[in-house]
Amino acid sequence: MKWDTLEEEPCSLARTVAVIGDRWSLLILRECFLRIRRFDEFQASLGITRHLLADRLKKLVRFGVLRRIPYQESPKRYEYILTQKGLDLYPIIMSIVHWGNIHMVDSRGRPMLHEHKNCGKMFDPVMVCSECGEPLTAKAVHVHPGPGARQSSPVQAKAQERARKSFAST
Amino acid sequence: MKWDTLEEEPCSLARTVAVIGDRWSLLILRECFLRIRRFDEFQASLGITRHLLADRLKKLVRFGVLRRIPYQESPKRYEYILTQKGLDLYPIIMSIVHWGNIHMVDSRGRPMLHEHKNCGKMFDPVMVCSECGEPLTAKAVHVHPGPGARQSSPVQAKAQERARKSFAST
DNA sequence: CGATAAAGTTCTATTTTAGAACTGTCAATA
DNA sequence: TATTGACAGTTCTAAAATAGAACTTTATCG
Repeated sequence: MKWDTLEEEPCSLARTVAVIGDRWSLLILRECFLRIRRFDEFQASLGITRHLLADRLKKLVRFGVLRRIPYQESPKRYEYILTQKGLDLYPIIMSIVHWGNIHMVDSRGRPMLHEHKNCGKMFDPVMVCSECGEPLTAKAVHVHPGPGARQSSPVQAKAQERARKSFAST
Repeated sequence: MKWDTLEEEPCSLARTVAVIGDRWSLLILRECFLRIRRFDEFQASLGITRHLLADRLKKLVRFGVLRRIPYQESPKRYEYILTQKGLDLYPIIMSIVHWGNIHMVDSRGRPMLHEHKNCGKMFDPVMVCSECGEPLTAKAVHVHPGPGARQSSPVQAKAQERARKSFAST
């Protein structure tokens, strides 16, 4: 695959993977949500090489997820702040953290707890349907091609056919 | 960083990134949720090299996200099915798709639409607080160290200090 | 003046990935 | 019987990405 054109794929997941789908970007964004903002802070707290950090920050700025803002003149220094587009990544981060909390914790328990300021309680994130408010599961969702779709590939059609015939299922 | 020990980091996000944080794994999982199950189907629909596909499938099986199940004898052939642990990745996939729907669509519109079978309507996923049911935003959440935490790094303490003093904020 | 800080850039060695061909087993076809 | 094809990988080499460390630039501090 051509990673440089992934963002043009007719798939919202692939397009998002173009932005956050490498090993470092999500960790960088985690730091952003923990109020890390400066080059050397990212470098020290993540242990990423300076070369890659410079590269990934540039990419995130290019995609409009971070903004590079001067915080002092002479010498000019910059920090990296989440844009609204970046803040909107929060549900992705939270759902990833939540899956890790459920499936990847060791005997010591969760590394972090989250408090909801609105209600004052420790919480877990729950994904619900915007229309009826019920929690979402994979099996309760049916996928339709949208206006930006291309026709489904022969491979997927074949798999769908097999799935229709078979009673065995996940 | 040592990617082979990422799953031991005291951070649920890092541990999850160890499972799904490379360029291919999320795309492979997308196909799983679209009922793709067999080696050649993955290969044909993704254009991934066979070498990497074999490698990633092995990794996902090792982490318990997929199960490798024989679907015929002589010659023995296998297919890859999502486990419950894998099905639990659905909120991650959906939140990624949703972000792409909002921020990465072109003029043609969304490539896919999702129907909730329970209520019969096209929906968007919404992430809410498990305790009060209100939608979650980054600013309304406060983070606490949990039982599995290590003491916060000096870099993060410094950034938090700066954040406390500063009025400028995202 | 020398030391330190921030935000990168440059360099080489190592690792990962891409792209294509190859392997082994069996079933179906000519 | 010989041939073809499907499936699920493995092996190979060239190209690209990454790690780890040193270096650069501008400016302040003691």
